[in-house]
Amino acid sequence: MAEMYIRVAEEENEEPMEIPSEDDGTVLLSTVAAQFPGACGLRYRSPVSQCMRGVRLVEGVLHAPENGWGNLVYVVNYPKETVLPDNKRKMDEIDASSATKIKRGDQKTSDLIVLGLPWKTTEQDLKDYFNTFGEVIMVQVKRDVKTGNSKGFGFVRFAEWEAQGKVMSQRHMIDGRWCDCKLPNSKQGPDEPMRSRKVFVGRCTEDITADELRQFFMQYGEVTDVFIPKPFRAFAFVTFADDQVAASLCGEDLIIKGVSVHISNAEPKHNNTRQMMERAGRFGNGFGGQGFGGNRSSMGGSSSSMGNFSNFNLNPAMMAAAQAALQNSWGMMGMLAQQGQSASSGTSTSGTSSTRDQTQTYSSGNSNYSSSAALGWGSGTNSSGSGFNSSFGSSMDSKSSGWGM
DNA sequence: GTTGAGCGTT
Repeated sequence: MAEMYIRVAEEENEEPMEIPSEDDGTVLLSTVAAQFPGACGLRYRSPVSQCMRGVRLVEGVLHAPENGWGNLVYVVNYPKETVLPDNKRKMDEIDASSATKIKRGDQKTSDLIVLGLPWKTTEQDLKDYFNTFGEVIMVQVKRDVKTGNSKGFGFVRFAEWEAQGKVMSQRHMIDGRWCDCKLPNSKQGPDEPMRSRKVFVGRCTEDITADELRQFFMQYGEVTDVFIPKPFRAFAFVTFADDQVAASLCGEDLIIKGVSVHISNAEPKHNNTRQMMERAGRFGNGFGGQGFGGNRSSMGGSSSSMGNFSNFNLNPAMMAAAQAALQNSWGMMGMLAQQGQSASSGTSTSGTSSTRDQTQTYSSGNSNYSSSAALGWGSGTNSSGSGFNSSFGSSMDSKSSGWGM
Protein backbone atom coordinates (compact mmCIF):
# COMPACT_ATOMS: atom_id res chain seq x y z
CA MET A 1 0.00 0.00 0.00
CA ALA A 2 1.34 3.41 -0.90
CA GLU A 3 1.82 6.23 1.53
CA MET A 4 -1.23 8.36 2.00
CA TYR A 5 -2.59 10.91 4.42
CA ILE A 6 -5.30 10.59 6.97
CA ARG A 7 -7.24 13.50 8.40
CA VAL A 8 -6.81 14.14 12.10
CA ALA A 9 -8.29 16.81 14.31
CA GLU A 10 -8.40 17.64 17.95
CA GLU A 11 -12.18 17.85 17.96
CA GLU A 12 -14.75 16.34 15.66
CA ASN A 13 -15.68 19.54 13.91
CA GLU A 14 -12.35 21.30 13.86
CA GLU A 15 -10.25 21.70 10.80
CA PRO A 16 -8.31 18.49 10.30
CA MET A 17 -4.62 18.17 9.68
CA GLU A 18 -3.30 15.61 7.24
CA ILE A 19 -0.98 13.05 8.78
CA PRO A 20 1.12 10.67 6.70
CA SER A 21 0.70 6.93 6.91
CA GLU A 22 3.44 4.35 6.63
CA ASP A 23 4.03 2.27 3.52
CA ASP A 24 1.97 -0.55 4.90
CA GLY A 25 -1.04 1.67 5.44
CA THR A 26 -0.64 1.96 9.20
CA VAL A 27 -0.11 5.24 11.00
CA LEU A 28 2.41 5.60 13.78
CA LEU A 29 1.15 7.03 17.02
CA SER A 30 4.41 8.92 17.19
CA THR A 31 3.51 10.63 13.91
CA VAL A 32 0.22 11.72 15.40
CA ALA A 33 1.91 12.80 18.61
CA ALA A 34 4.37 14.89 16.63
CA GLN A 35 1.46 17.12 15.66
CA PHE A 36 -0.69 16.54 18.74
CA PRO A 37 1.69 16.20 21.68
CA GLY A 38 0.42 13.85 24.34
CA ALA A 39 -1.90 11.98 22.00
CA CYS A 40 -2.52 8.40 23.05
CA GLY A 41 -4.81 7.22 20.28
CA LEU A 42 -7.43 8.05 17.66
CA ARG A 43 -11.16 7.63 17.42
CA TYR A 44 -13.72 8.31 14.73
CA ARG A 45 -17.44 8.36 14.25
CA SER A 46 -18.61 5.22 12.53
CA PRO A 47 -20.79 6.10 9.55
CA VAL A 48 -22.70 2.91 10.20
CA SER A 49 -23.38 2.94 13.93
CA GLN A 50 -22.97 6.68 14.43
CA CYS A 51 -20.99 5.82 17.54
CA MET A 52 -17.47 6.89 18.24
CA ARG A 53 -15.09 4.05 17.57
CA GLY A 54 -11.53 3.57 18.67
CA VAL A 55 -8.77 2.95 16.18
CA ARG A 56 -6.84 -0.23 16.89
CA LEU A 57 -3.48 0.56 18.40
CA VAL A 58 -0.81 -2.06 18.81
CA GLU A 59 2.67 -1.30 20.00
CA GLY A 60 2.49 2.30 18.93
CA VAL A 61 1.09 1.46 15.50
CA LEU A 62 -2.41 2.58 14.51
CA HIS A 63 -4.26 0.23 12.23
CA ALA A 64 -6.87 1.34 9.70
CA PRO A 65 -10.50 0.30 10.25
CA GLU A 66 -11.80 -2.60 8.25
CA ASN A 67 -12.44 -0.62 5.08
CA GLY A 68 -9.35 1.52 5.18
CA TRP A 69 -8.87 4.98 6.57
CA GLY A 70 -11.17 6.55 4.01
CA ASN A 71 -11.97 10.19 4.17
CA LEU A 72 -13.13 10.25 7.76
CA VAL A 73 -11.83 12.74 10.28
CA TYR A 74 -10.01 11.01 13.10
CA VAL A 75 -10.13 12.64 16.49
CA VAL A 76 -7.17 12.63 18.82
CA ASN A 77 -7.45 10.87 22.18
CA TYR A 78 -5.58 12.19 25.14
CA PRO A 79 -5.14 10.51 28.48
CA LYS A 80 -7.91 11.78 30.62
CA GLU A 81 -6.89 14.31 33.26
CA THR A 82 -6.25 12.66 36.54
CA VAL A 83 -6.44 14.38 39.86
CA LEU A 84 -3.06 14.28 41.46
CA PRO A 85 -1.86 16.10 44.50
CA ASP A 86 1.11 17.85 43.03
CA ASN A 87 1.34 19.41 39.62
CA LYS A 88 4.92 18.77 38.93
CA ARG A 89 4.50 15.07 38.96
CA LYS A 90 1.54 15.30 36.65
CA MET A 91 3.55 17.19 34.08
CA ASP A 92 6.28 14.60 34.25
CA GLU A 93 3.79 11.87 33.65
CA ILE A 94 2.25 13.55 30.67
CA ASP A 95 5.65 14.06 29.13
CA ALA A 96 6.52 10.47 29.69
CA SER A 97 3.32 9.23 28.18
CA SER A 98 3.43 11.31 25.05
CA ALA A 99 4.36 8.81 22.46
CA THR A 100 7.78 10.31 22.02
CA LYS A 101 9.15 7.43 24.01
CA ILE A 102 8.24 5.10 21.21
CA LYS A 103 11.44 5.08 19.30
CA ARG A 104 11.82 2.87 16.36
CA GLY A 105 15.13 1.27 15.76
CA ASP A 106 15.98 0.03 19.21
CA GLN A 107 13.08 -2.37 19.26
CA LYS A 108 14.48 -5.76 19.96
CA THR A 109 12.27 -8.78 19.90
CA SER A 110 11.74 -10.92 22.95
CA ASP A 111 10.32 -14.32 23.63
CA LEU A 112 6.56 -14.50 23.63
CA ILE A 113 4.67 -16.96 25.72
CA VAL A 114 2.06 -18.94 23.80
CA LEU A 115 -0.80 -19.92 26.06
CA GLY A 116 -3.49 -22.45 25.44
CA LEU A 117 -1.69 -24.88 23.16
CA PRO A 118 -3.27 -28.20 22.44
CA TRP A 119 -1.42 -31.02 24.16
CA LYS A 120 -0.52 -32.50 20.83
CA THR A 121 1.15 -29.44 19.37
CA THR A 122 4.85 -29.91 18.73
CA GLU A 123 7.63 -27.41 18.30
CA GLN A 124 7.60 -28.13 14.58
CA ASP A 125 3.87 -27.36 14.49
CA LEU A 126 4.50 -24.09 16.26
CA LYS A 127 7.29 -23.15 13.93
CA ASP A 128 5.23 -23.95 10.87
CA TYR A 129 2.36 -21.89 12.17
CA PHE A 130 4.30 -18.82 13.23
CA ASN A 131 6.53 -18.75 10.16
CA THR A 132 3.66 -17.20 8.28
CA PHE A 133 4.12 -14.05 10.39
CA GLY A 134 7.86 -13.69 10.00
CA GLU A 135 11.12 -15.45 10.56
CA VAL A 136 10.91 -17.63 13.65
CA ILE A 137 14.21 -17.90 15.45
CA MET A 138 13.13 -19.96 18.46
CA VAL A 139 10.23 -22.15 19.50
CA GLN A 140 9.69 -24.19 22.61
CA VAL A 141 6.90 -26.34 23.89
CA LYS A 142 7.18 -26.72 27.63
CA ARG A 143 6.79 -30.31 28.75
CA ASP A 144 6.69 -32.20 31.98
CA VAL A 145 10.19 -33.50 32.54
CA LYS A 146 9.02 -36.90 33.69
CA THR A 147 6.18 -37.68 31.35
CA GLY A 148 7.16 -35.59 28.38
CA ASN A 149 3.59 -34.32 28.16
CA SER A 150 3.09 -30.80 26.93
CA LYS A 151 2.20 -28.32 29.62
CA GLY A 152 -0.03 -26.50 27.17
CA PHE A 153 2.18 -23.49 26.67
CA GLY A 154 5.36 -22.62 24.90
CA PHE A 155 7.52 -19.80 23.68
CA VAL A 156 8.27 -18.27 20.33
CA ARG A 157 10.73 -15.63 19.21
CA PHE A 158 10.71 -13.75 15.96
CA ALA A 159 13.54 -12.08 14.10
CA GLU A 160 11.53 -8.98 13.34
CA TRP A 161 9.81 -6.65 15.74
CA GLU A 162 6.95 -6.16 13.34
CA ALA A 163 6.14 -9.85 13.32
CA GLN A 164 6.13 -9.89 17.11
CA GLY A 165 3.75 -6.96 17.23
CA LYS A 166 1.40 -8.56 14.78
CA VAL A 167 1.41 -11.85 16.61
CA MET A 168 0.70 -10.24 19.96
CA SER A 169 -2.16 -8.24 18.50
CA GLN A 170 -4.34 -11.18 17.62
CA ARG A 171 -5.43 -14.60 18.75
CA HIS A 172 -4.21 -17.72 17.06
CA MET A 173 -5.95 -20.88 16.00
CA ILE A 174 -3.32 -23.55 16.48
CA ASP A 175 -4.21 -27.19 15.91
CA GLY A 176 -7.84 -26.41 16.59
CA ARG A 177 -7.54 -24.26 19.70
CA TRP A 178 -7.43 -20.53 20.26
CA CYS A 179 -4.13 -19.46 21.73
CA ASP A 180 -2.84 -16.16 23.05
CA CYS A 181 0.64 -14.77 22.65
CA LYS A 182 1.85 -12.34 25.26
CA LEU A 183 4.99 -10.94 26.75
CA PRO A 184 5.95 -13.38 29.48
CA ASN A 185 5.87 -12.19 33.05
CA SER A 186 9.63 -12.13 33.15
CA LYS A 187 9.72 -9.63 30.33
CA GLN A 188 7.02 -7.28 31.45
CA GLY A 189 8.51 -3.85 31.61
CA PRO A 190 9.06 -2.01 34.85
CA ASP A 191 5.96 -0.50 36.29
CA GLU A 192 5.62 1.85 39.19
CA PRO A 193 4.17 0.29 42.28
CA MET A 194 0.50 0.92 42.78
CA ARG A 195 -0.03 2.11 39.27
CA SER A 196 -2.08 -0.54 37.65
CA ARG A 197 -2.78 -0.55 33.98
CA LYS A 198 -5.73 -2.82 34.57
CA VAL A 199 -9.26 -1.93 35.59
CA PHE A 200 -12.02 -4.02 37.03
CA VAL A 201 -15.28 -3.82 35.10
CA GLY A 202 -18.18 -4.68 37.36
CA ARG A 203 -21.85 -5.30 36.56
CA CYS A 204 -21.10 -6.80 33.17
CA THR A 205 -23.87 -8.73 31.54
CA GLU A 206 -23.30 -12.01 29.85
CA ASP A 207 -23.92 -10.70 26.37
CA ILE A 208 -20.98 -8.32 26.46
CA THR A 209 -18.15 -10.07 24.68
CA ALA A 210 -14.44 -9.61 25.18
CA ASP A 211 -14.22 -8.15 21.73
CA GLU A 212 -16.94 -5.63 22.44
CA LEU A 213 -15.16 -4.60 25.61
CA ARG A 214 -11.97 -4.12 23.66
CA GLN A 215 -13.73 -2.10 20.98
CA PHE A 216 -15.40 0.04 23.58
CA PHE A 217 -12.39 0.77 25.73
CA MET A 218 -10.14 1.48 22.76
CA GLN A 219 -11.62 4.97 22.67
CA TYR A 220 -9.74 5.79 25.86
CA GLY A 221 -6.39 4.35 24.90
CA GLU A 222 -4.61 1.25 23.73
CA VAL A 223 -6.12 -1.91 25.18
CA THR A 224 -3.62 -4.68 25.69
CA ASP A 225 -5.79 -7.32 27.29
CA VAL A 226 -9.37 -8.20 28.04
CA PHE A 227 -10.29 -10.94 30.45
CA ILE A 228 -13.72 -12.38 31.10
CA PRO A 229 -13.81 -15.12 33.72
CA LYS A 230 -15.58 -18.24 32.77
CA PRO A 231 -18.13 -19.27 33.76
CA PHE A 232 -19.86 -15.92 33.69
CA ARG A 233 -19.38 -13.91 36.87
CA ALA A 234 -20.61 -10.45 35.93
CA PHE A 235 -17.24 -8.77 35.80
CA ALA A 236 -14.26 -8.43 33.52
CA PHE A 237 -10.80 -6.97 33.43
CA VAL A 238 -9.46 -4.58 30.86
CA THR A 239 -5.79 -3.73 30.66
CA PHE A 240 -4.51 -0.61 28.97
CA ALA A 241 -1.06 0.14 27.66
CA ASP A 242 -1.04 3.32 29.71
CA ASP A 243 -1.66 3.35 33.43
CA GLN A 244 -2.94 6.90 33.26
CA VAL A 245 -5.78 5.79 31.08
CA ALA A 246 -6.67 3.07 33.55
CA ALA A 247 -6.49 5.45 36.46
CA SER A 248 -8.63 8.00 34.69
CA LEU A 249 -11.50 5.57 34.31
CA CYS A 250 -11.63 4.33 37.87
CA GLY A 251 -14.81 5.23 39.66
CA GLU A 252 -16.73 5.85 36.47
CA ASP A 253 -19.99 4.29 35.47
CA LEU A 254 -19.86 3.66 31.76
CA ILE A 255 -22.56 2.49 29.42
CA ILE A 256 -21.71 -0.41 27.19
CA LYS A 257 -24.44 -1.78 24.96
CA GLY A 258 -26.95 -0.05 27.18
CA VAL A 259 -25.53 -1.62 30.31
CA SER A 260 -24.16 0.51 33.08
CA VAL A 261 -20.90 -1.03 34.17
CA HIS A 262 -18.75 0.18 37.01
CA ILE A 263 -15.04 0.70 36.65
CA SER A 264 -12.72 0.33 39.58
CA ASN A 265 -9.19 -0.60 40.44
CA ALA A 266 -8.17 -4.14 39.71
CA GLU A 267 -6.94 -5.76 42.88
CA PRO A 268 -3.64 -7.43 42.32
CA LYS A 269 -3.99 -10.98 41.30
CA HIS A 270 -3.00 -13.00 44.23
CA ASN A 271 -1.03 -15.94 43.13
CA ASN A 272 2.44 -14.74 42.43
CA THR A 273 5.24 -15.22 44.87
CA ARG A 274 6.97 -11.97 44.18
CA GLN A 275 3.76 -10.00 44.49
CA MET A 276 2.78 -11.68 47.66
CA MET A 277 6.18 -11.22 49.16
CA GLU A 278 6.02 -7.51 48.64
CA ARG A 279 2.52 -7.41 49.94
CA ALA A 280 3.41 -9.46 52.95
CA GLY A 281 6.36 -7.23 53.57
CA ARG A 282 4.28 -4.11 53.58
CA PHE A 283 1.50 -5.70 55.49
CA GLY A 284 3.43 -7.05 58.37
CA ASN A 285 6.15 -4.66 59.16
CA GLY A 286 6.39 -1.62 57.05
CA PHE A 287 9.42 -2.95 55.33
CA GLY A 288 8.10 -1.19 52.31
CA GLY A 289 7.95 -2.17 48.71
CA GLN A 290 11.39 -3.65 48.98
CA GLY A 291 10.11 -7.16 49.30
CA PHE A 292 12.10 -9.95 50.81
CA GLY A 293 13.97 -11.24 47.85
CA GLY A 294 15.65 -7.96 47.37
CA ASN A 295 16.71 -8.14 43.77
CA ARG A 296 16.74 -4.45 43.36
CA SER A 297 19.68 -2.21 43.27
CA SER A 298 18.56 0.27 45.84
CA MET A 299 18.63 -2.39 48.46
CA GLY A 300 22.31 -2.98 48.70
CA GLY A 301 22.70 0.53 49.97
CA SER A 302 24.82 1.86 52.74
CA SER A 303 22.73 1.07 55.79
CA SER A 304 23.09 -2.65 55.87
CA SER A 305 20.02 -4.63 55.00
CA MET A 306 20.79 -7.10 57.73
CA GLY A 307 20.36 -4.28 60.15
CA ASN A 308 16.95 -3.79 58.70
CA PHE A 309 16.00 -7.38 59.19
CA SER A 310 16.67 -7.33 62.86
CA ASN A 311 14.87 -4.06 63.23
CA PHE A 312 11.83 -5.56 61.69
CA ASN A 313 12.06 -8.90 63.38
CA LEU A 314 12.82 -10.77 60.23
CA ASN A 315 15.68 -13.13 59.93
CA PRO A 316 16.68 -15.12 56.89
CA ALA A 317 15.16 -18.28 58.27
CA MET A 318 11.81 -16.63 58.66
CA MET A 319 12.11 -15.28 55.20
CA ALA A 320 12.76 -18.74 53.88
CA ALA A 321 9.69 -20.01 55.66
CA ALA A 322 7.63 -17.18 54.30
CA GLN A 323 8.99 -17.83 50.88
CA ALA A 324 8.04 -21.47 51.11
CA ALA A 325 4.58 -20.64 52.35
CA LEU A 326 4.05 -18.23 49.56
CA GLN A 327 5.10 -20.61 46.84
CA ASN A 328 1.70 -22.12 46.93
CA SER A 329 -1.21 -19.89 46.50
CA TRP A 330 -2.65 -20.63 49.89
CA GLY A 331 0.09 -18.89 51.74
CA MET A 332 0.25 -19.37 55.46
CA MET A 333 -3.13 -21.05 55.52
CA GLY A 334 -1.59 -23.70 53.38
CA MET A 335 1.11 -24.31 55.92
CA LEU A 336 -1.50 -25.02 58.54
CA ALA A 337 -3.72 -27.11 56.42
CA GLN A 338 -1.24 -29.61 55.16
CA GLN A 339 -3.52 -32.34 54.01
CA GLY A 340 -2.69 -33.09 50.46
CA GLN A 341 -5.59 -33.06 48.10
CA SER A 342 -5.55 -32.71 44.42
CA ALA A 343 -7.50 -30.10 42.62
CA SER A 344 -8.41 -29.93 39.01
CA SER A 345 -8.41 -26.66 37.27
CA GLY A 346 -11.34 -24.95 35.76
CA THR A 347 -11.06 -23.48 32.34
CA SER A 348 -11.24 -20.07 30.89
CA THR A 349 -9.41 -18.05 28.36
CA SER A 350 -8.67 -14.43 27.87
CA GLY A 351 -9.56 -12.50 24.79
CA THR A 352 -12.64 -13.75 23.07
CA SER A 353 -13.68 -16.48 25.38
CA SER A 354 -13.28 -20.04 24.38
CA THR A 355 -13.39 -23.31 26.19
CA ARG A 356 -10.50 -25.41 27.16
CA ASP A 357 -11.95 -28.74 26.28
CA GLN A 358 -8.95 -30.70 27.32
CA THR A 359 -9.16 -30.79 31.07
CA GLN A 360 -5.95 -30.89 32.94
CA THR A 361 -4.91 -31.39 36.51
CA TYR A 362 -2.31 -28.94 37.61
CA SER A 363 -0.65 -30.68 40.45
CA SER A 364 2.63 -29.33 41.58
CA GLY A 365 5.37 -30.74 43.72
CA ASN A 366 3.90 -29.15 46.75
CA SER A 367 0.45 -30.54 47.16
CA ASN A 368 -2.69 -28.53 46.77
CA TYR A 369 -4.69 -27.82 49.82
CA SER A 370 -8.33 -28.13 50.54
CA SER A 371 -8.58 -25.26 52.93
CA SER A 372 -10.78 -22.65 51.42
CA ALA A 373 -9.90 -19.39 53.10
CA ALA A 374 -8.15 -17.19 50.65
CA LEU A 375 -5.64 -15.02 52.35
CA GLY A 376 -6.89 -11.57 52.98
CA TRP A 377 -4.02 -9.25 52.46
CA GLY A 378 -5.64 -7.88 49.41
CA SER A 379 -7.02 -4.63 50.67
CA GLY A 380 -4.14 -2.73 52.13
CA THR A 381 -5.89 -2.22 55.39
CA ASN A 382 -3.44 -2.31 58.15
CA SER A 383 -2.06 0.60 59.98
CA SER A 384 1.30 -0.49 61.24
CA GLY A 385 2.90 0.83 58.12
CA SER A 386 3.88 4.29 58.99
CA GLY A 387 6.97 3.48 57.01
CA PHE A 388 4.86 2.27 54.19
CA ASN A 389 3.27 5.36 52.86
CA SER A 390 6.43 7.29 52.89
CA SER A 391 8.28 4.60 51.10
CA PHE A 392 6.43 4.26 47.87
CA GLY A 393 5.29 7.72 47.16
CA SER A 394 8.51 8.94 45.77
CA SER A 395 10.96 7.66 43.31
CA MET A 396 11.90 4.21 44.33
CA ASP A 397 13.44 2.44 41.48
CA SER A 398 11.20 -0.41 40.69
CA LYS A 399 12.46 -3.02 38.38
CA SER A 400 9.73 -5.50 38.80
CA SER A 401 7.00 -4.04 40.83
CA GLY A 402 5.24 -7.28 41.40
CA TRP A 403 2.17 -5.44 40.35
CA GLY A 404 2.51 -7.41 37.21
CA MET A 405 -1.09 -7.72 36.39
C1' DG B 1 -23.87 -13.37 41.21
C1' DT B 2 -18.44 -6.71 41.55
C1' DT B 3 -11.47 -9.18 41.69
C1' DG B 4 -8.43 -13.18 36.78
C1' DA B 5 -5.10 -19.60 34.49
C1' DG B 6 -1.56 -21.62 33.12
C1' DC B 7 4.88 -18.14 32.85
C1' DG B 8 10.52 -20.70 30.97
C1' DT B 9 15.03 -27.42 34.69
C1' DT B 10 19.21 -23.90 30.42
